[in-house]
Amino acid sequence: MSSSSPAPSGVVTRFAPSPTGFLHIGGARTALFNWLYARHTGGKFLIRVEDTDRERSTEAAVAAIFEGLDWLGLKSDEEPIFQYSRADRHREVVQELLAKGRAYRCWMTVEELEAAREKARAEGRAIRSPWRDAPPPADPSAPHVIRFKGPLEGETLVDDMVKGPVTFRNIELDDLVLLRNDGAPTYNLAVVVDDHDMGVTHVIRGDDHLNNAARQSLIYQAMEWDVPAFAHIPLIHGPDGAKLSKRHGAQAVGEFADMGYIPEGLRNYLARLGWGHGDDEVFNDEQAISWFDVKDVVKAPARLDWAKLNFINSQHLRQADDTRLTALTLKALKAAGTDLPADAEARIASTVPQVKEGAKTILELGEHVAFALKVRPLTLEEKTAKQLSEETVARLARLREHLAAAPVWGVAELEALLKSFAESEAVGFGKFGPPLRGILTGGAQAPDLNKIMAALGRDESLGRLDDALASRA
RNA sequence: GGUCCCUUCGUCUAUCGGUUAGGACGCCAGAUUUUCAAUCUGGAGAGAGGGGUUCGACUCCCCUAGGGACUGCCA
Repeated sequence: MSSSSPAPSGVVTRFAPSPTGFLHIGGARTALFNWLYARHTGGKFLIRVEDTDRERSTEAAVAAIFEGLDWLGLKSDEEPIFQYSRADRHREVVQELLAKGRAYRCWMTVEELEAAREKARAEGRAIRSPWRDAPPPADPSAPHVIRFKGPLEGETLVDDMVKGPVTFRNIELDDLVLLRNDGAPTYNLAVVVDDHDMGVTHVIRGDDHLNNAARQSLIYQAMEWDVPAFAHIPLIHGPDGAKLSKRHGAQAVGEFADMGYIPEGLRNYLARLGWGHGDDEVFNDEQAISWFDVKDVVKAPARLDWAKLNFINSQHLRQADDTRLTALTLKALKAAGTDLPADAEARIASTVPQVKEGAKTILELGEHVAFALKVRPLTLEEKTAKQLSEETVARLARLREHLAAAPVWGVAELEALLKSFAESEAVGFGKFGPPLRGILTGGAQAPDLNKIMAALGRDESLGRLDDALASRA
């Protein structure tokens, strides 16, 4: 037995997206919570694709969802299950329910249903089919659905791990359709059967399903199955408190990736959205796993806050491996169609360590690295040109000799060199810093002079300086 | 309409009957200064409203208001 991993708890969680679009950021957080809880308890995290709606489910959406989950690092512990493939099993359970007298056939037409629904709504009660207790019609083979036969009395308790105990009066719960008139199982039936068959012990999902939990509990009970623990987590809203939509900037996990957020940064931010552990803000997966518990999830919906996401992401960015950041930055620059020199990768690699602390996203890292990607001779800004007085040119020429003679070309050494040079010249940095900066960067945003030179390397730094000096000779 | 859920600084949260209501992001000011950041220091900033219960309520109960979900042969 390993002492570092928790003992198997028997906990099984699952993420069950319906493949009708991309992986939504809210869905991603739901998946993350399921994953964290499974890891925390030493249990299993599963994925089930809810593709029972053949009209709306697409291959592309399935691919997009898995791509998003992979990027976020949330892998299923077992081969993902596709709900549609289990339709026979679902129908089998409906037959059992029928045999137990806990389901019935309903021959209501769409029009009749419409009318009944309107009437029920006006009267403020749940809809009920007249076929619940009526004998079958003359032609029982006519198109019909099979409904669950819910109790008319009593209450159903959903003891939610997040919301607390919630009771529903059974009379308010309508008899949901189990099998459509074409024999296809519906969502509410399929989830129950699949969760049961997959051994799911904890259903952690969006709180838009809280009402369904009561109806689903009834099906579990009718089948004499153990009802899983439910945890209904609030949805994520946009910065304005409204349901997250396109106008808020992004919804899909892929969009966050394109904007330069890194997986561990988004995971950290998402975990903090609707869940907290004391004063801890920036943490890694190991910490999140050891601290996370569904019962600590906040009840109220949270708003997406770009500023905080940026901060969290920046904290993870500075801890990330330089080689990885280099690759990501190069990829982002290419994707943006930026003109790059042949040795771009090497230039980025030497610059990333000098600028990573100031960047919030990979995209920003790309901007911060831009000065190093410029190809000699750089075009000097007018401002810089004006600063190159005879005196300054002479001073920079003297600095050039110091730089050329520097025994070690490193950030700390260069900082000391610049400092002692200023002292030996008896002037402040202001006398040569700004023009030198302009010469080395061509006006692009850049870090401290010593870091600029460390990033560029001795040859490139002296080369850029020589270019400028020569132009003033 | 009905059922259900939610409500602490601008935002994310801590508090689990007794705190000057804490932290983080953001914001403001100062420090630093060779640009922009980053960094450091300081500051402003909250219990939706009204009733109870209690010696004492952000915390428990009720009402109101506001927000949200569901009310599909979608998931």
